[in-house]
Amino acid sequence: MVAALQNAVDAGDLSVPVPSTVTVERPKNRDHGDYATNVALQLAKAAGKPPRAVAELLAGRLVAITGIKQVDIAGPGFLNITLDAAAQGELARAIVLAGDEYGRGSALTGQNINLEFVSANPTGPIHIGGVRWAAVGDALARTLRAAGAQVGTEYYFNDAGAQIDRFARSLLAAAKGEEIPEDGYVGGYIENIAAQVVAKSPDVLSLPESEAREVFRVEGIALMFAEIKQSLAEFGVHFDVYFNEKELHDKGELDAAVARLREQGHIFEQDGAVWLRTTDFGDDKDRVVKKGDGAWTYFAADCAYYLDKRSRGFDRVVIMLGADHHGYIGRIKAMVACFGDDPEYNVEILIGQLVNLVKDGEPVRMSKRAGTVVTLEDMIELIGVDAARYSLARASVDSSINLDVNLLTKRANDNPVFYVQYAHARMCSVKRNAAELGIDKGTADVFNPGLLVHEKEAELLGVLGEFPRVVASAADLREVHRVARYLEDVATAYHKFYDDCRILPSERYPIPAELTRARLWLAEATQTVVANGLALLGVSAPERM
RNA sequence: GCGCUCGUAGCUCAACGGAUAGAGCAUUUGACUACGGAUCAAAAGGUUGGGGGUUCGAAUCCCUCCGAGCGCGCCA
Repeated sequence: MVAALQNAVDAGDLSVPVPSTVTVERPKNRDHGDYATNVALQLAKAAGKPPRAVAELLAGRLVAITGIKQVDIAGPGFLNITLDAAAQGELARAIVLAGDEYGRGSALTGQNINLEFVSANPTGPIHIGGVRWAAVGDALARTLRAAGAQVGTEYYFNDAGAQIDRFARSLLAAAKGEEIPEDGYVGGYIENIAAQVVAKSPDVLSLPESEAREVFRVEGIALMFAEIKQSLAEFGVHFDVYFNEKELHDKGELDAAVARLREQGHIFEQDGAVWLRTTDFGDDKDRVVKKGDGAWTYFAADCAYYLDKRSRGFDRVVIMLGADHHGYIGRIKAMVACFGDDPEYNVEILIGQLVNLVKDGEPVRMSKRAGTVVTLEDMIELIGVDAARYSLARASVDSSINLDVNLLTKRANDNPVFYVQYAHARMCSVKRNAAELGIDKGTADVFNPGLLVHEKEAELLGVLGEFPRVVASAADLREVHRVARYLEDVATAYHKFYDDCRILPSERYPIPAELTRARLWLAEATQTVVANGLALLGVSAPERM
């Protein structure tokens, strides 16, 4: 497309700057060809010609390209391109031969991205908000890698401070059979962990209060973290690094970070505290990094942590946070700018809206401190890993989602994940049946792409061809739900094809052997795309269901 | 009060500024010895919260009002 445009300019037909990329998309309406572009509309003004005149110039050059059957001009000046069948059918061969590699690309090659998500402190099980990030963050990591980026995933936590103290006191109270403190944590897991600590150290309750609390703190954190990691593993989520805030303090990185900020001229002292002048870069107010009593703030650790990531070679730091943390965007961007980095490039903060659980039409209140929390383990038990991951990954994180407990538990079949997985299982089934009949798709050189001329075959091929672009844009926009939505389109196109185009011959439906082979290639190409796409989401592609 | 995010079919959610706003579920009607019907075909369902503006073209960008959620500590 760009080449055709360049030719037109070179030949003097058009005088416009040639854009580096031209948007070509698959039109929603099949009457608009296999591919369409609005380039003529966009260049019309610069060219000083009516859009349709620009379109005519380009159309003439496009039809000359091999594989393009027809070019139409529609509406205000859209170019609708139709490919010939053999050119489209070739795609099936290319996909099958590429296998696992199909869809992978180099859009983000050269970028070294640090992706931080979940980052829940070990004071309780991962609750549903964290589950959303586990599903989306892990899928995003896979998708970024597929687009060529180098990615390090990271879970940040701290195991000191007031939150953890409350946790330890709650455990102690539970072990003693006393009432949980007013501001403590309640829930079955507290009882459970307290009992485990007592079982491990039977004499803990006879220790002085402060010593006992320390035992519960240390042992409790260890048990809680083991539980968290266990559920994440069951969920198929792996982190390259679990980063403890303590490490920053131990290595003196907070001092180093503040010294660096001071060099940059953004540190000042006031009212006995040390501040970072984040208002220089658009934050609402300046931020304290060291309190009047000499203690560091959490924000100071954030600064040090950012610098630590950068020093480990990551040029893009992506942090995924819940909607209740959106207030941090301003100060983090400003902090990055204070370091002299580019807040538009070096840091990126993704905000995920809430996940609401609805049961019997009533919202289920979620809180780590309530006994009725829905945790990662609950989700796995109730609806399974695949359905949970898929239903969380298929929605944009920009929109809050309502998951109906009754629907997910009783009506699991309604979930689109089954629709996609079923398509995959169906293809596997056809392959099994083919094998029983002694039929094979044959080698690549006997595949005849020109036979795939049915409307549903053309549609399916067109959708399959989109996959690499879907992966690239999902990675670039950090929107993995595009992958899920795309897979639903693939499944639909496959089911329609399956319905209209019989693959295997039977007594009632004789099919020429060559056509059977061609369709087996197409089915296998589809299976490859579905399997590769589900893998990006961390969802299984079952051979039977 | 200030700020952030959002408002799309009855419900749950889509739609790089593009053509007639799309899927699934629910509802209605067909395909039923079927390469697994967990599917397909069709119908119905919308003034994209309201109102202005920007342009060839707006659910999308800008302004304003209404409504929802969440933030505005020398807490973590």
